[in-house]
Amino acid sequence: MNRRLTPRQAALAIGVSESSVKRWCDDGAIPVEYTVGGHRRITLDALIGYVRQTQRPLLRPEVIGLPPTSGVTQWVLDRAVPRLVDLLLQGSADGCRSIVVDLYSAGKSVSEIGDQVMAPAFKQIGDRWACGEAHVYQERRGCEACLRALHTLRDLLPEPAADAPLAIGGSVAGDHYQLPNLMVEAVLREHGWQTQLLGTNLPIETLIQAVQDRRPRLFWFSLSHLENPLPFLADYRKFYEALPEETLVVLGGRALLPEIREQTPCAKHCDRLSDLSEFLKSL
Amino acid sequence: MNRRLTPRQAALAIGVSESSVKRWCDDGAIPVEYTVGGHRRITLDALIGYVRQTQRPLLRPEVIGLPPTSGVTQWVLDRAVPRLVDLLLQGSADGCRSIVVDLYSAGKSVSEIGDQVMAPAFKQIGDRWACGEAHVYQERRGCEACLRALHTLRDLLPEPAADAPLAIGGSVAGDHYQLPNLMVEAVLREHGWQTQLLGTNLPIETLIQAVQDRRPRLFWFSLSHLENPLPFLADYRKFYEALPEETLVVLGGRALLPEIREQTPCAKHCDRLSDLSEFLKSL
DNA sequence: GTCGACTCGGGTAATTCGGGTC
DNA sequence: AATGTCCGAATTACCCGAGTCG
Repeated sequence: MNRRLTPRQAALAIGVSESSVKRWCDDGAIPVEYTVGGHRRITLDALIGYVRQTQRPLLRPEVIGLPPTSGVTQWVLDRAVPRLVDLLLQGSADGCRSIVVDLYSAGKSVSEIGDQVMAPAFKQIGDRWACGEAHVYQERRGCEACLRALHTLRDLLPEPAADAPLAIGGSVAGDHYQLPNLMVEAVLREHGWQTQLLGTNLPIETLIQAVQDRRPRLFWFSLSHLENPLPFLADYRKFYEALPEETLVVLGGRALLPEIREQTPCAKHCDRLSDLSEFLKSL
Repeated sequence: MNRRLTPRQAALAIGVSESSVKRWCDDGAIPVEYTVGGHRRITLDALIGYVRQTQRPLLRPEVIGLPPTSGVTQWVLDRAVPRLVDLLLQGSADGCRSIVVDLYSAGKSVSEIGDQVMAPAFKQIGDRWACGEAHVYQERRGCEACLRALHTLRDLLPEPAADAPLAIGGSVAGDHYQLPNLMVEAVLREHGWQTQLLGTNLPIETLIQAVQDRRPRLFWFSLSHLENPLPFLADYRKFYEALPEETLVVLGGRALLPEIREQTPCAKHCDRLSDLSEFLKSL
C-alpha cells in the first residue's frame, strides 16, 4: 500500500509551507523518492516518521487519508486511557482510531500504546462489566473498534525490508482473541520484521506445518485463553520438537500463568508488549 | 516468457498515470515496441530495467504476472478468483488487498467482490484442503489477509451522512467468523448506512441489550456456524420479541439452512450479499 | 464481421520544479 | 538560521474523439 504524497499534500497535512517540506527532503530529513521528471514523492510512513521524530503535530491528517485528530494536542498516555474507555463504551470506532493515530504520530511506540493505553482501557471496561456498569456487547464492540485502529496503525509503520527476517504466529485452539495477535504483529513490524499473522483458534498440527513450510526466524504464541492447560502443554511439546533450528519462539498473553511458563521452553516469555520489544532489540 | 505489457498495465504496476508511462516511452526512458496498429508494448525486461534504473519501487508486483493479451481491468475482473486463491495460499496480504482495491476502483460493488470473488476463492481453498492440497493455516492466514483487505476497502467507502440510519449486528454464541460480518458491514456502508459491528460469539442477552440501547433501524445476524440450531432458535425468539418496533432484522450466512429460515421471522433472509444489497435498495 | 474494451494522440488544467527574495 | 512567498519553466494528471485489439 504505502501511499505516495506530493510535497503539497505533506505540507498541508503538517501545516507548513511546501517550500519547507521540499527543503527538508533535500536536507535528508524526510526520506524521499523522485519521479522521472524530478518531482518529489514522499511515502506515508516517511512523513509519519518525520512527524514523530520532530514532535511536530499532524494538523490535518485527513488530507493524507488519516482520521481527524482526537482534539487533544498534548497527549499523555495516562490521560488517553479514560478517553479511550469512553469512546469504546460509546462504540466510536473512529474516535478510537483517532486516538491511536494521534499517539503514534506523537511519537509513542506501538508497545506503549498497547501496554499503557489499550490494555488498561480494556481492564477498566472489564471492571465496569463486573460491577454491572457495562455490557458485554460494549466490550466486544470496543474490540472491533480497536482491531480497526490497529489495522490503520499497521499501515503507518515502515515497510519491512525485503530481506528482513520473517515472524509468524497466532493463537492455539480454543483461543479466539484477535486483538493481542494484531498487537504483536504491529510490534514486530515496528521493529522492521516481516510478519504473517496465521489467525486464532489454530490446531497445533497446522502450526507445525506452517513453521516447517515457512521456517521463520521467529514464531509467536499469543495466549489469551486456555481452556485446558494440559492438552496445550502436550501440544506445545510436540510443536517445540518439530521446530526448525533457526526458529526462535516467544510466548505471551494473559493466559501465560507461572505453571504454564515453567513447562514451555522458549526464547522469551513476555508479560507485556514492551518485553517483546526489548527482546527484539536484544537480537 | 518475456511478456509484453500495455501502458496501462505498466502504469498500474509502478503506480503512475498511464499518460506518464506513454510519455516516458516516447522520451526513450522506457524501451518500447509497437504493434502493427501502433500500440505501445513494453517488455517485462524493459519495465524491470527501468524500475532498477530509477530506483522506483514496484507498487504492485503481482500486476506484472499477467498475460499480455488483455488490459488490466478486464484481467482483474476475469481472473480475480484464481489469482486471489494463489495469493491467499501464498499468504500475500498485500496482494490480496491490491486485488480488492483494484476491483473496487474498477467499479465492482462490495457485494460483487464478496459474492463473486472472495466467497468463490474460499470455496476453492476449502476444496483444495479437502483434497489435501492446502493446509488449515493457509486458509486461516488467508482469512486474516482478507480481513485486512476489507478494513482497507471500508476506508475507501464514502463516510455515511450524519443523519444516515444506523445498522448494528454480529454473530451469535459459538460463531467466530469475522469475515462475513465485515462484508455485511461494508455492504451497509456502501449503501450509506452508519454501522456498528458488535463482534462474534455474542450471547443473545447482550444482543437484546444492544438493540434496546441503540434502537437501530436495522440489525443483522451473520450465521456461519451454528453448533446447535435449537438453542439458537429459542434465543432468536427471545430476541425477536424484545425488538423495538423500528428495527428491521436481516439474517444471512452459510448456516442459514431452510429449517432455520422457516423458524426465524425477519425482514429478509439473505443467501448472498447481493440479496442484502437489493433489500437495502428496496427500502 | 461485430462488439466491447482498450489505446492512440493531442490538448488542457493543475502541480511541482528550482531558485531568488522577503 | 529557518521559514514563507513569489516566479517562469517543466512535469504530471486528466480528458476526449478516433482508431485498434482480442
